[in-house]
Amino acid sequence: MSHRIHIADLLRCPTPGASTTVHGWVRSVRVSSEVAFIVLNDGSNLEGIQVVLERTRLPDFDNLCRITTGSALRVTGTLLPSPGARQQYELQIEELQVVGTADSHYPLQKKRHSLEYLRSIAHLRPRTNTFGAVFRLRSQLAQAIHRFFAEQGFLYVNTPIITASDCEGAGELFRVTALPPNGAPRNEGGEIDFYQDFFGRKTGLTVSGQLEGELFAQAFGDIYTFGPTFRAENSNTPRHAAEFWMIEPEMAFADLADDADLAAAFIRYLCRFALEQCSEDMAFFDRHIEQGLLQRIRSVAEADFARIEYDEAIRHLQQATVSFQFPVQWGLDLQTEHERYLTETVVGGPVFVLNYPKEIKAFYMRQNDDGRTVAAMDLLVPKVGEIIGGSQREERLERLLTRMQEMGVPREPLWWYLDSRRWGSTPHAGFGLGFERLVMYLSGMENIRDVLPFPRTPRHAEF
RNA sequence: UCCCCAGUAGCUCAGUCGGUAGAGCGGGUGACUGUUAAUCACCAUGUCCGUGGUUCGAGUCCGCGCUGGGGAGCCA
Repeated sequence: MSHRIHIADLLRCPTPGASTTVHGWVRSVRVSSEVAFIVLNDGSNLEGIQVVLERTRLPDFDNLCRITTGSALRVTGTLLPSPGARQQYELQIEELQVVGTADSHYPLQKKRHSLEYLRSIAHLRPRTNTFGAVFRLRSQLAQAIHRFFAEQGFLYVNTPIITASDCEGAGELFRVTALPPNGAPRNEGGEIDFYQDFFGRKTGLTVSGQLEGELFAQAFGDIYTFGPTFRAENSNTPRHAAEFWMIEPEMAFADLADDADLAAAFIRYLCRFALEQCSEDMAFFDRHIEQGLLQRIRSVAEADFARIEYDEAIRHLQQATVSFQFPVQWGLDLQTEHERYLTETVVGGPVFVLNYPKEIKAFYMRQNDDGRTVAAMDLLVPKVGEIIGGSQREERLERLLTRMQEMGVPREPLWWYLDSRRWGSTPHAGFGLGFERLVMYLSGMENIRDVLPFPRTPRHAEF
């Protein structure tokens, strides 16, 4: 297999006059009597490369001009400065081979399609400008996330995808079973007997890697997970999917302030990374997906991240001159409209809201001395509201047990989690970030189904 | 799961008061000496989502269903 040159690399380090071979798919064909232009794209960049066919150089010119949108080509030619205005270089063709043809039924036309239509042809949409940009950004961001944590000395841990703990309260589990759908063995009470199932117990797909992540933090100090996560909720919104990817760092010997420091550094790093390393695609998003995107991301990359207490946030909202659809009252959770008001109007930039009422937060969050709040934090950013949610964890065994009892969380299935508080427990903290929501935030795409390669949502698992 | 909106050509959509459907793009054919979603001319587009009903007559009105979108809840 010969080494294939990516078009992006070719254009990044051009050698004018050199003979070059590239491979890719036809985006556009423009034919005149003496010259024809084919825009070839191999996914490595947005623009692709313009290849030029001249009648005088190609005996087969008329036949080659019949090449259609969508065909796969292998072309050899000379890289030359382009006389055209829209590209610096172009490829003057000497040899052209059609690797795979595409007939006129090829669903992607040389025109703008709706995102809804492209969703129905998810197997072909990566060949469009928009989805090319989305999935290049997604790939680059995934690698940047690993680089960020690697630079900070974090250990990457793969927490289990199949789990037996369904008591995390984070949503409905998908069941994992090897029992036959009909005629599953029953126990004396008539219920399905999971003791006879593959794992000898009731299992499901993970809804969060946090609890296991905490265990690794108690051995390696700083860790993160980055993996698939599943929720069987019947949510039909632009922000929910049944299968998504989540990033969950966890730090031992750390408190809520350390947690916020990490989250701020993380978001700033990723904003800067996208602007600097994905500039062509980001400029495309700014032009075609969300006008003002670059300015929005730049301002976050350069911002000081403000910190306010939940109490303070409630007071701001109660004094607001605008009217909200949902009530504002101490003890109630913040709705998206409240979050956006805080970050967009009150602060005018990213803001952490700290220390929420314990009643609206999870059992594992550290109880504050005031007896009514826990050390939780949400990072709010303009346009979307909450983008990161985290907390300092309750490291004191007795306090944790009391809270679990109050909230009706059974302790027996979590014996291993509780053990981490029994021996060498440390103050520790972490947060969770939905990867797709990050990609949406940085690209301006407004539907989670358009930043997942093959989205899984209620009634949709076709591709 | 609840509320709202939509479904007409390959795609995006128009279709008036109920009288058997139209545009742009795309496709085909031809023209054009360098195009940039090329341009110009000509040609062909159809289970009007499905189903039941009202009516002399339904793309149009009504019921049910399916699909898509938006909002809510849940959350990442």
